[in-house]
Amino acid sequence: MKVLIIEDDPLHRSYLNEAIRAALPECDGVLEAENGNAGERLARDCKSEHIVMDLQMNQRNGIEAARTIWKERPETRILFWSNYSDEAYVRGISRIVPGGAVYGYVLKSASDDRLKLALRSIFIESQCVIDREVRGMQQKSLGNVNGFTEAEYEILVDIALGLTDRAIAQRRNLSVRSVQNRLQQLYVKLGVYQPLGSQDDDGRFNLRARAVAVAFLRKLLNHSALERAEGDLSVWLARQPHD
Amino acid sequence: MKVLIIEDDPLHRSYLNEAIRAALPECDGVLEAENGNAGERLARDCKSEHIVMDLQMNQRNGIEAARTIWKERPETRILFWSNYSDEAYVRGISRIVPGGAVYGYVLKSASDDRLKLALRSIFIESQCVIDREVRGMQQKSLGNVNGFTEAEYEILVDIALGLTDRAIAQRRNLSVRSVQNRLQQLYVKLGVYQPLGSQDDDGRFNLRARAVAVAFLRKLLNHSALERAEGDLSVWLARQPHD
DNA sequence: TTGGACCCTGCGGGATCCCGCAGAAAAGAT
DNA sequence: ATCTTTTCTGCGGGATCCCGCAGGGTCCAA
Repeated sequence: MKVLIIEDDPLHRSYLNEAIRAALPECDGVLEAENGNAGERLARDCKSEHIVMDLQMNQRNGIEAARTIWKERPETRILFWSNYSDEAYVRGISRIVPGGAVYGYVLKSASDDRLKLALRSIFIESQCVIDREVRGMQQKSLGNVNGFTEAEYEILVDIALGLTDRAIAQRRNLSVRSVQNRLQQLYVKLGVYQPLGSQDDDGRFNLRARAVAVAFLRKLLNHSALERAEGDLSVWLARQPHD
Repeated sequence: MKVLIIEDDPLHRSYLNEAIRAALPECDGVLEAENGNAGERLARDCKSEHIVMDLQMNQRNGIEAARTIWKERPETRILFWSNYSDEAYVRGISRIVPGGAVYGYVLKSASDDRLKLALRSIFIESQCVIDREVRGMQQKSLGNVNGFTEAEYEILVDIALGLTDRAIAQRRNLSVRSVQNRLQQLYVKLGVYQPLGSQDDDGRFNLRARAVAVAFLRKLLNHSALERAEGDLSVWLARQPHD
């Protein structure tokens, strides 16, 4: 059994390496990659099916890497080991995990033992391990209470990219009015909407821009999510006939 | 001489601790704090004038901490030790460094020796040390070529927060039209402006939202900058009479 | 079949944004 | 002091956004 580490921080990399050797005596080889690109390549060449990776790397972030790796070999087991539990990450992952795949998500702030336990659970016992903090996120995020629909999230990303109502309508096959409906819905859920009577700070905020701001502040969006979305957008734009 | 470490990652903290003891034999005490708040408190209580800190921490980010520390004791020497050289960070720091203060900025990806050298330069020789990559950023950022004026950056932040033209005008003591002028200028510099003739993809983008998007993608803005700005904004809002 | 809950859609209007035009004020340059 | 450059400001209009209102679909339960 071989394990692949994808992590750009040398200190964390060597720490992981040690943890893996200690937790998995049956492991007979640890490979290391320091960014998403190298990681994808190594995973392909070495047919590694046990991966531990960071999200948030310079060259190519973890979610991108995971997506292509899982696309090529869906039964790969991946443990995400990250500093943060941004909703953007959690949502990004749940978007790309193949049906029935085994994966895990543990925070770097977790204890030594938790990490080792997670390694064994995922790679040996074939059991998913999600940090409770992340788990909480996930439930709040996907549950209806204060959670965002796929449609709402989608339109949030679209305005964050700077698309107009019309462009969004084209892209999502909707009428302009429907797009605006969804926007209103989004504004309400983000707590940005002023029900018309509040003299308090009426007219101070541009709802569209404000929605993006609070989404970022709440970590519903982050840099890597935006980058990913920008990539998708440019693909769509290229396929689009002018007008 | 005592040195204070402010860094939320335990691995990096202990690595720093070792590096400091090795590089500075004249150092007779190393304190550690794991977030900005604790760091500020320790700096105040122990009158520590030699600090190494990370930017990007959970509780309270490095720039905030540095600002209050420098406000209380401007001659404090701070070495920023960070993963990234986002323009947002560089600009944020150059905004708050007191005149003539000694400070440094080295990336975590730098070699052992570079870090130790920087420690000696700053704490012993009273000499600023800025990583060359960061230096590059700084020049591009402050030089006129493709660099952003204080005014332009300010208005970028304002629209990123979701303020309307009118609110920005109030806040910055300008007419609405002037605000719009600055916005146009910003759009041009961000490469977002369409000179009216381009049938190419006219009307696809909402300039205001698009500007924010590309600013994020270029790391001209990041989460911590937005958080900081949001804080300032709420202070201003509280002082504002309704209407 | 009827009724209700939900989403999509068109219409219309007020508010906001984007920006060309042109004069006034401020800051430098010669 | 005069000229130049830059910035600020008002005016005006077209495009966009925000959203209430109302009609038309789909789906599910009664």
